[in-house]
Amino acid sequence: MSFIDSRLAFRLMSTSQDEQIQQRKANLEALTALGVPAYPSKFERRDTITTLVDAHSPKSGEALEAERPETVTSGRILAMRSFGKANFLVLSDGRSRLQVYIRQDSMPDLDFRIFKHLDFGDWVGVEGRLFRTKTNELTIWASRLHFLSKCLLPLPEKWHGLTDVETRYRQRYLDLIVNPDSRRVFETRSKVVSAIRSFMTERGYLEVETPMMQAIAGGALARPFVTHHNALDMQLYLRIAPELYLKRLTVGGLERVFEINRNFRNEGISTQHNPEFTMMEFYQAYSDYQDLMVMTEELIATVARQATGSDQITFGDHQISLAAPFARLSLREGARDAASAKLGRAIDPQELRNRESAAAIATALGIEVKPGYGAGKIATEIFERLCEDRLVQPTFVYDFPTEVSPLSKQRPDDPDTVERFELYIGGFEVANAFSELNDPVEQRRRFEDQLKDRASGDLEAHAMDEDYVRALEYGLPPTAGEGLGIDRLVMLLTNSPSIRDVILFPLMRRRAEGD
RNA sequence: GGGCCAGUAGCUCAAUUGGCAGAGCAGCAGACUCUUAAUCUGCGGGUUGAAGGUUCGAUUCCUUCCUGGCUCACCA
Repeated sequence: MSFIDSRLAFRLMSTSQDEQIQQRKANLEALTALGVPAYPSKFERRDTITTLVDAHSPKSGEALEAERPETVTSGRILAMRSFGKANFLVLSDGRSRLQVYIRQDSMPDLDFRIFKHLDFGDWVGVEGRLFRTKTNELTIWASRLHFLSKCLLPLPEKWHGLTDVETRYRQRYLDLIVNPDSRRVFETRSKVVSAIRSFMTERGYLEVETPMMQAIAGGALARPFVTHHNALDMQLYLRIAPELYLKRLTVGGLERVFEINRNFRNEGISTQHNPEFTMMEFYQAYSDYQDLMVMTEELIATVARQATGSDQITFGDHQISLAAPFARLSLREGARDAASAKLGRAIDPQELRNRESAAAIATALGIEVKPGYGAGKIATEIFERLCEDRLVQPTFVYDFPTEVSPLSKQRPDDPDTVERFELYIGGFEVANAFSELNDPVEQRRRFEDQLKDRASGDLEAHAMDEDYVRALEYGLPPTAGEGLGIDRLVMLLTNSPSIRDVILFPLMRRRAEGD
């Protein structure tokens, strides 16, 4: 440790913590003095704690006495209780916990001396047989004890655990050690991803990976992160969406593709937004947005059942049914009904189609109308402001204004409206889908509209992507596509109020020193 | 970025109008042959987020800053 490091350590560490570290180091040195390797390279365990608990929990004490099952297992010490000659450890493999009974006359002298130098948090291996104590607790009667690794820092307390959210996010390993619920959230997240993956592959979708670093950040309306490639001396963006690449693949004849991966958007952070977040995006030829509504209902309900065992969930104060079918609500009708109720007068559908009257309604509702807003954008603003957080039960909001959907196909009977829906659950957006615009001439016109917004200062407006237009010129079959927010779906399925609770290492501000 | 709230021992939390900074768990020493938040006895542990200010005296009041939470704005 350098001079500067030790000064830093001195400043960051209180005496209490430093004392406990010194005591733990002393225990490690005592083990070394006994000839015990401080950090052995391997331990051959026969069973995990979880398999032991699962296999033997149903058995009575008598049954275990008859069977006398032997095991070799390992874990982290989460509790120690000593009674002179009778000692107990609680071992955890991260998922399950199992008690170990330690007594001097049941194991080699060296092993018992190892036990004397163990600390709360150490990793150990145990050999022994399973039995039940007088209080009927499934326990390993240890015949051997092996030291595996040291915990040098004091762990959070066993009863209250770790509740400080900042520490839970910054030092997720501590959260996982002491909060079993946190572990469960991430196990559910893993199940959600595998359930989605099998749902898609079973239906003939090909899983692909497209660039995370893109010269043009397209496929969504958002501000990107900027980076740089040295050898090519090239400015690159972290992708805000994989959309344009996935549709290029559909042009190339991959009729059903999906990708589960990260998107990066350089925007605000909130309980529903992390700068990097995970989306499943998929495209399927010969389909439209109506087909995707049906498929999405099935997907959500199936994934919920596979990941949580039920399609009925509790989210905050709400009971939500994820069973199909979901409600359907036209965006303009929703906006009109909500505005009518709020303003106390019946609004005619045409009023939201006309910029002047729509702007008047928005202003009456206290919603700001910026100069660039057309009637479609205004209607969308009204909807988001008045309706969005009321959509707790799954609801498909459909028929978006063309103005806010530069990549979606127009309805044949209504060029101001596109064939698009967003799925809302729990008051926030979970999915966004549309019939893909495949007319290259119209796509170029939409990009040019976006360029005008860009020129007038809209940093989120879409850039021109000549190669994407060229791909469309080769011909994209009728195709529908969708993006599904994995983090938000996991929030719903784990009853997590913040997106940070379902991301292992959410982005945090850098601390000045140390952690 | 705005508003509100919070930061005290390793962890979870107290501290009266501004008057000696405490408890439980964890740690250390000891007792104890089946406990499970074990119990009992004793002990150690603090730059009260940081810097300044007011005051005889600041965890407490004021200012600025740091970090986090909620919320609004933006967004998915």
